[in-house]
Amino acid sequence: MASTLGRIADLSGVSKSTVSRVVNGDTRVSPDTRKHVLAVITAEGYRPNFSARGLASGRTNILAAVMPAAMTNLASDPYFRQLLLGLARSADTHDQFLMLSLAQPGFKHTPEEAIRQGVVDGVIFSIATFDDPQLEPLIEGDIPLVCIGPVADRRVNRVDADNRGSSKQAVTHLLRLGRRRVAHISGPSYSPVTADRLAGYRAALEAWGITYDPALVFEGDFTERSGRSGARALLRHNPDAIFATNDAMASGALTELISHGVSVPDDVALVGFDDLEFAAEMDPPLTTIRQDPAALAETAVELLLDLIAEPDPNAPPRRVVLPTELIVRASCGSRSDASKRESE
Amino acid sequence: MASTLGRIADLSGVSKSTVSRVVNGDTRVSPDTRKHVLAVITAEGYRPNFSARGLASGRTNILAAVMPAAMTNLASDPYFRQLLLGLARSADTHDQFLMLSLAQPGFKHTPEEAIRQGVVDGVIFSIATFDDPQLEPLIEGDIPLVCIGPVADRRVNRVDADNRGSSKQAVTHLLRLGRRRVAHISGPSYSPVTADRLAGYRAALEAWGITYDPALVFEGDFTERSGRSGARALLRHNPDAIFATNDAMASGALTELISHGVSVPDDVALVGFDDLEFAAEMDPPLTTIRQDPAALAETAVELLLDLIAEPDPNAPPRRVVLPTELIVRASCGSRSDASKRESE
DNA sequence: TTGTACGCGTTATCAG
DNA sequence: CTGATAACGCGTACAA
Repeated sequence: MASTLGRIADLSGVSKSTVSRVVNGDTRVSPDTRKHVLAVITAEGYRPNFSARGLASGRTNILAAVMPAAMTNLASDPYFRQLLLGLARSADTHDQFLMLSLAQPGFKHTPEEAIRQGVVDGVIFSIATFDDPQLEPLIEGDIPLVCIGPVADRRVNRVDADNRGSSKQAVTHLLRLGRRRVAHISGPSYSPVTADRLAGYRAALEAWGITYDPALVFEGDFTERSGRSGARALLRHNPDAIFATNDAMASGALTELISHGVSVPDDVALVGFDDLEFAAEMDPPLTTIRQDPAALAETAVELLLDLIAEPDPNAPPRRVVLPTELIVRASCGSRSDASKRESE
Repeated sequence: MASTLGRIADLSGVSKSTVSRVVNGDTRVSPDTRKHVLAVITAEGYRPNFSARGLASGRTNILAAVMPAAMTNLASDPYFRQLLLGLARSADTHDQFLMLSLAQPGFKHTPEEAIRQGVVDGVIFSIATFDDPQLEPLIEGDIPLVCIGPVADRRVNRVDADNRGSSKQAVTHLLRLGRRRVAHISGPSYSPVTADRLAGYRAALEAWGITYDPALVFEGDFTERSGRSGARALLRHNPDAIFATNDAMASGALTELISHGVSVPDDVALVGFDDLEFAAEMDPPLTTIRQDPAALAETAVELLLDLIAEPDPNAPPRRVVLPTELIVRASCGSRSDASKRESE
């Protein structure tokens, strides 16, 4: 049914090798034959067979994307969606297919299996827990692997946003504006970013000689809902600012603050994280930290393709930290009128 | 490096065919040799090569899952997440890999390409728009294809929840309880479920001889946020009930109603769709329609594997409609004390 | 129950 | 610049 290399060769009166060269963009083909072969290929609607290619070349051009199955829990966090979309786009740009692997206990088709069977060339791991057990076999197996986000294991190649630095920057901004009781609505403890952002919060306080008060930290779960609960709980301890670890929770907190007659930013300043679309539309507009999941994805794909192209078991782990931006709007009580960016 | 069939054969002193039979669970192998070969396989950590297998057998055991790129817009709708998780699980159960294809204009690696190159054996299409242009080439190409959700094209195999019937049932339930001004917060018009659920709403009204009033319908976008806007807008037209097309919007509506001093269910009854976890925790607990995305996924995978196993260009399109359940809780103003299910 | 031999559609090596 | 030819690792008739 579908034509093959050989058939194209016969039809165009050249050898299979030549057709192969044309297909793969090898320069050592005369313009004329190339043009002719190309015409036949188009006419036949020929596509090289994936499996045959994989068998001969040892590569499938499929990348595995491992996403946390707990994605289900991260209901209102669009981070993973954007990340996934970014991975899909970057993979496509680099002529790779994307195989999705939802890390679930009990699954047979783990990323490790996919590698061992030669289904995928490499793995991009986006963890939901700081210390994922699925990671170990991949590291041990000396497999092309890139992690996105904070990871416990130091042997791993990783791409990450500057969670700690940007959080410190945001809180410092609040302190500079005169706030002294800065509260924090953190992420769930199992989430890898939680620790880094909390650390940034604490580092800022410490730099200003302010004692860390656990009562001013509420552990949320990334949902707007939990942002409301957080604000309600924190109000009992009279904060004059709240740094929420994502925009959804900041939005929830704002709703709750307003319903309690608390003015933002006059009584309580508010800062989020993510810079989702609605952040600028909030009333008051939300000061927040912009990260770029698509850039994380792109960087991860490129790093992984590097590793696949030049495997080196002894290469030291590579690490890329992507910058973030503090987007200053009205909710933090900045004197500035218009929205302003303060680069990291 | 990695051992091959041949190596295992040599090591166990049998032929490659025998090893192949053992690997593939062929019965025509003596228990003794099977046991022996199995031992060698385990010792060597042997895994059959994916590409070689695909080349020889003509099948890759990879299924393509096409999800709407617009997933980005469906921010707080966990439906796609659950669906994706269900697909991952079902694929794993049936020994299939799952290739993710985010339908994006301009992508080179479309599902059609994946099929033509022999990367995947079949396609599961979960559309975001009722009439997706990506579908046409797949249908024309006579490719193993299953759609999840409402689809315009009648030639396609599909698996779907009973959106229309369950919506009609929910609204009928409200009418039976004496409500007469039942409003509807619908989904966005591009979403395939919107039309079906709206049709169910209208059908219920019609059956009770109530004239359809467009002013009582608000088009939301599945977010809690838009549920709040919807309730605010609808309140101007004095509804005594609101049927929201998903739980997130119902939750938003509830928040808004309460903040306006409107009692639920006394003044306005409320019904959602999805039965997400928080529905039962709401105050009052939300009456809603339970659908089962995991079941949709499972059914779709099985149907697709059927089509792959027995391809028949002339087979009529198959259609499976999965039942839903109306979960009656307090928000609809039912007299019943406890939560109660009314099967479809 | 077991083994032999060939084919699947490419890529890659080596001559020419 | 072009063409034979040999892998690549496995499945599968066919033969034994």
